[in-house]
Amino acid sequence: MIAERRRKLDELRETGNAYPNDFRRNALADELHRMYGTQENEALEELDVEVAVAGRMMAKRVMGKASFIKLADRSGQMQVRVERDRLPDGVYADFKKWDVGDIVAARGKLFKTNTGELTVRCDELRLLTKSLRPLPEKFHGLSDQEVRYRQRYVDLITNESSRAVFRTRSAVVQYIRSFLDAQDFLEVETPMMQTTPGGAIARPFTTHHNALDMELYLRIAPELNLKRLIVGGLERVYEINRNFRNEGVSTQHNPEFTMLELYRAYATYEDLIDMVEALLRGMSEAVLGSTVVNYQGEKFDFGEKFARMTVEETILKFNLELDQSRLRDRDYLLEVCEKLDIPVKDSYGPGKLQIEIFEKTGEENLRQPTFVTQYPTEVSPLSRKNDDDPFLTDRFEFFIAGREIANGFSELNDSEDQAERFRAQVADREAGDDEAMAFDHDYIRALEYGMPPTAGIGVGIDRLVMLLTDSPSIRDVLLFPHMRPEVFD
RNA sequence: GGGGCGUUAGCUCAGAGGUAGAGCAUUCGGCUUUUAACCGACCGGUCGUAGGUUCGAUCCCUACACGCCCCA
Repeated sequence: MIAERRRKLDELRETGNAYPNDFRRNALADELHRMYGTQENEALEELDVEVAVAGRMMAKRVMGKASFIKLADRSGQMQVRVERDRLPDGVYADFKKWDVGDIVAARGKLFKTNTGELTVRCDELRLLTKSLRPLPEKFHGLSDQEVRYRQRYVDLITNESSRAVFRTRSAVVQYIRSFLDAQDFLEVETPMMQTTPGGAIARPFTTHHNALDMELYLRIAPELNLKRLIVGGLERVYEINRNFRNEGVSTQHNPEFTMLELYRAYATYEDLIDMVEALLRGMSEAVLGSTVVNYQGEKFDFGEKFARMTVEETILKFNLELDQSRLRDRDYLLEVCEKLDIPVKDSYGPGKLQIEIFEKTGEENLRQPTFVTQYPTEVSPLSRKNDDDPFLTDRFEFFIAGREIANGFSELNDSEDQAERFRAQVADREAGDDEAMAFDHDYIRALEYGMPPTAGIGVGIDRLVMLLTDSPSIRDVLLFPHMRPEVFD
């Protein structure tokens, strides 16, 4: 079939420029439907509107000496009526050889068909680009997941729902920018390649700089750099960009993913909880036109106040038999982990054990929007300790549909405490935990200049977009999700 | 890493231990208001790959590859 179309392309090459680029479009389908869609045919003929449209030919219905075709542009589709006797000699005969999938341009007057569809009756018809490969079947479209991900261009040609997902994604990011810009935040870009990966607990990707002959890491988070900017006095900064984590691939995880990280001086984690709530409420209204989000059969109302509970409250809620008074007792927690079939390491203290229990029994049950607060210091090496209870930090994570969407805290700005936390991380690393953080000397030096009291947060953009587009897999919201390399033979 | 499901024409999918099927698309013919246009004819395949069982395997078995889902 491709050979057949190559033959047609060869004919085009022989008769002139097979890839012309001198046609000027002056209208999009959607704007024509909006402006003229409600007019009666008689009024339209009276108005005598000539338009030049172009796009991919998605349907071709030939009826002898006249045809209807559908042209798809970025806004939508426009029907064109092609009549042999309105076109110069030979054009209609050529047109009959064109294929669905070709890029076609038409110029003519608007009218309405008997069934009331706005249509261009064309006086000029041109083939702008020959398509050599056939499109998927017109009714079912492209449904093979693998091809949808690997050949996203075909998916986008065929599936309006896929195009809609990426328009929504763009709207989400745009909304975040306008929301933060309105609050005088500065958008910044910090390095993707770092000599010391930090700011999160994860395995990094390694790369090599030839000229300097040194190892570099793709960042796992921008956190430490952004807080350096707070030290520098920028006070309100954010970055929307990629992080890279060398971990498994799943419906929730892609090796590179997009995070919003923001830092706000003179704020606490509670201020950011309020901010996240306002951000999500405004976002769903702006993007979906409603505060109600339907996700995979569940309903979430962003118009209602989100629930708040502490880590320990969450553990107790989903493990009713546990002894409230022994939740920080390491031996007791070890017993509980054993019962729950949670693998543990000798290095785990009560804080880490709590989090293991929380993740095993609590996380997936957090369906409705919930802020979980008061994370153990042991698992929060960059968070400020709670003033009254040093076992805990002033930290929260935001959950919805059983998934973590955001993680924020009042920042640790005591350089000596931070140095101590780094040392604990280094000890973990030496004990074999290759996700533990390295000691970042420059970051300590920055804190020694004085970082104002600050709160910061990271929001997973991909998961947010999944939620707002009702997508079951992170791959549905990434234009080019990570795949094993394809074998061409 | 473990488990389940899948891989058949360009696309969407049937199918059975004995010559490989449909619709759409392609090709040819017809048709000047179609809407998954319609009518007629033709064309289209290493049944994911490699082994094994069998007189015979695309079908049964094993391994592998790739994908999707679930679990860790």
